[in-house]
Amino acid sequence: MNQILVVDDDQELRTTLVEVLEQEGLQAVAARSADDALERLQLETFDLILLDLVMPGTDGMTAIPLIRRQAPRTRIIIMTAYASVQNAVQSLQQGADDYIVKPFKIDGLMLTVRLNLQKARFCEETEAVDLDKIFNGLANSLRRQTLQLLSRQGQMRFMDLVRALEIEDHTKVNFHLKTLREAGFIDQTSDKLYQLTTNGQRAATCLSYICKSLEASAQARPSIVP
Amino acid sequence: MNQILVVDDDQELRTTLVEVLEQEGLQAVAARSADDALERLQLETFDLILLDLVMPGTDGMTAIPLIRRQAPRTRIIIMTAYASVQNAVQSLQQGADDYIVKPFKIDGLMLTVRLNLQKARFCEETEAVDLDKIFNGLANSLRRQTLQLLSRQGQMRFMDLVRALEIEDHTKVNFHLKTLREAGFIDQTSDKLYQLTTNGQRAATCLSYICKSLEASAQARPSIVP
DNA sequence: TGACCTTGTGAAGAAAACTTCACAGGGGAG
DNA sequence: CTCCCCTGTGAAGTTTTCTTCACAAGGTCA
Repeated sequence: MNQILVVDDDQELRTTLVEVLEQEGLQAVAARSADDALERLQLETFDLILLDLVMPGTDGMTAIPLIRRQAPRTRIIIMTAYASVQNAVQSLQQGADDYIVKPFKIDGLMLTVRLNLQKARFCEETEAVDLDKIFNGLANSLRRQTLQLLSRQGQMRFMDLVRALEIEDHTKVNFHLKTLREAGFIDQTSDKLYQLTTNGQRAATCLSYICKSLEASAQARPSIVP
Repeated sequence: MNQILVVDDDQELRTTLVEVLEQEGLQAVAARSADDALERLQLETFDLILLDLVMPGTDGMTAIPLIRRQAPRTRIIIMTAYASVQNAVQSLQQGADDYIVKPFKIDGLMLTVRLNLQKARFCEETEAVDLDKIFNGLANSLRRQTLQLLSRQGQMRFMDLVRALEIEDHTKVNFHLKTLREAGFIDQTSDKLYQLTTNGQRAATCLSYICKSLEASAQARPSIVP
């Protein structure tokens, strides 16, 4: 069951939102201020918070990082009547996940809420399963090289791969290819060519992200060459 | 020297921006379209990209993830005349770093540019680490959770960490903390509080990169919501 | 003081990851 | 057909990583 917290100083809107959310089969409670919300967060956890930006006391913008600190995985959706691009940008930079402008249609709100709940669910799942796979795939240098090679070359034959990697014992490569195949990163065409799967491409992308960032920082501070 | 890329289909604005930036002592070049920019990115790297959202051909919004892929550490600032909250939110969700509304004052632009360059420099000033270390650090789910926790909380005491991770055997946590410490990802303050080192922060950043890219792919294929 | 919590260390064993070796079927060249 | 290369499997052994357990110094609170 999804637990939602509505934070708004407007009592009418607060109760309306809770009602609407409950009609949609979601569990919702309300808080009248950011401080109220923060107190509540100490007692229970929420999947999603609908947060008004303009409120007496601690305002929404200030509250975002405080909430994030208490509840790192909760999705935070900002609602505000005084929408500006600057506000939107700033609140996302502070750690909010989404932004919706008042007045909104119920359908629009529900779409946003549903979408964010779904993302949260996905994050939870991937945290447990996929990341282990990805990092296990990337933890080995030979496997990293393989992914990079396949990413660049597209498709490769087994022995070409072995030679490109400069490994004498081909069965060693075979072992790691098996690991990659079991992790769902590579597969083989009907004529035995190895290639990346979608997940493999994703892993390779992660890898290049990281390589590039290391490269960039190495470049930034050149060492003295003898 | 900071390398800046200006991407806009308006020729006049393009040259003006390049001139202004160069007057301020920054190196700037221009591209007339997103495709043009992407081609350029294959040849050289930039510290910052000023990207128009509305352009013929590939539009700015579409370009953001493509640029991110090529240049993960480059700051992307969106410029647009057709500013809307929704656009701002979406572009930041796609991976942009900041958002500025046309027409802008030169001072306002320069402030944004300077601020973002400064942030970028801050991110960069870390020494190169080898990939094996990073991936070894990230290969274990407990260590990942630890990095994320420390990244969010800043500093934590040992037992608080153990309880947050929900591990009964504290020596198990101790083992992994030792691993992380030996990998240079965490250290301890004089009063025994654990905290991330610079390299640890980088590893945590890598981790969040990957989580975000997974999240983005979740968004790409929304499933049916009950 | 005694009970209890915090913050460790080190050793032993279990589990996982990795390497090496022996072998084998299929296909092409001479 | 014979030789040799490509592509693989499986077992055995090695190394690394992870977990568990026993224990202990120091601090706190009653």
